[in-house]
Amino acid sequence: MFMKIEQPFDLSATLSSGQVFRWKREGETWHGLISNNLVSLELSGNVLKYKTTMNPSKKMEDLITKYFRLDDNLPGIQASLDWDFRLSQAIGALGGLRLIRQDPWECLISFICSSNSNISRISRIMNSIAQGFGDKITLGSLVGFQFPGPNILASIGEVGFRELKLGYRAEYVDKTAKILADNQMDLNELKSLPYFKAKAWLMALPGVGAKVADCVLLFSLDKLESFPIDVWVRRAIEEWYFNGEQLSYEKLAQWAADYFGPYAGYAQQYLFHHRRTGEFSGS
DNA sequence: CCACGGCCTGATTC
DNA sequence: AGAATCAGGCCGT
Repeated sequence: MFMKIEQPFDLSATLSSGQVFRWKREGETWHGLISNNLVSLELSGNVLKYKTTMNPSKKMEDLITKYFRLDDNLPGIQASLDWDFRLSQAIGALGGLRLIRQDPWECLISFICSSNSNISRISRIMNSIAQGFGDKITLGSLVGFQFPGPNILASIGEVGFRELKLGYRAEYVDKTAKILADNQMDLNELKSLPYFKAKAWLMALPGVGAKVADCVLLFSLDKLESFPIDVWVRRAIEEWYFNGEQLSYEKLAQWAADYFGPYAGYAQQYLFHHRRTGEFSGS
């Protein structure tokens, strides 16, 4: 099946930008899960070729649109950020990088596991959880695993998670899963809360501090004003905007919201990628 | 409110 | 080779 893309879109950059951790690349084709359906994607020019377990296949196009936020007017958002020198550079270098609207539960677990870790390890852990406890789905020769929900993760136990090499994060994932399983709450409900209320709710969960909460809010709960500050973004902001001065997380976050405005989250994603890939010139 | 040290693991550096 | 160090933080003191 084919789908025409009317928005700036770099599929590979988007899927390997550290927002999601379970997509796999084979040549120019990517496969992974969207709303528990297995999908393979290949983008050439402005045509997205896709195959999916979803039936009818055509229904997948709405899910793809939502997942990759193709319903955001990215050129307009970029225009609202382009006045800043660093962002202008970053957007020029990688204007097809998009935020992803992913499932909040998997996103939450991913970023609890991200603390003091790295992308390849997070991927390994998330894949081992899915393969060990999620339902298998196939699409031709492709195999995928759905990410197990709170009830299933709540039954694994801290020891089980340590066997999966989560380290000290095992306790956090175990406790968070048990809380969500007990609440029987769909995290999507947090979308209806204002940013600070939703953030406070998330931060009450074990293993969820300001940074993890901001990632979940930005990548899965439509809070585009959220500005997650990891070590890379911190270095970039302190160096580029504060002359090397060190500031607390909340001060930087408040500054970013004031400075970049309602789409600070996109600004963060561009700055993060710009800084990590080193595609920035001095001064 | 802020600063600091400890924490699992695994890859890389010293 | 084996010991430090670091990696997209959080939590308790």
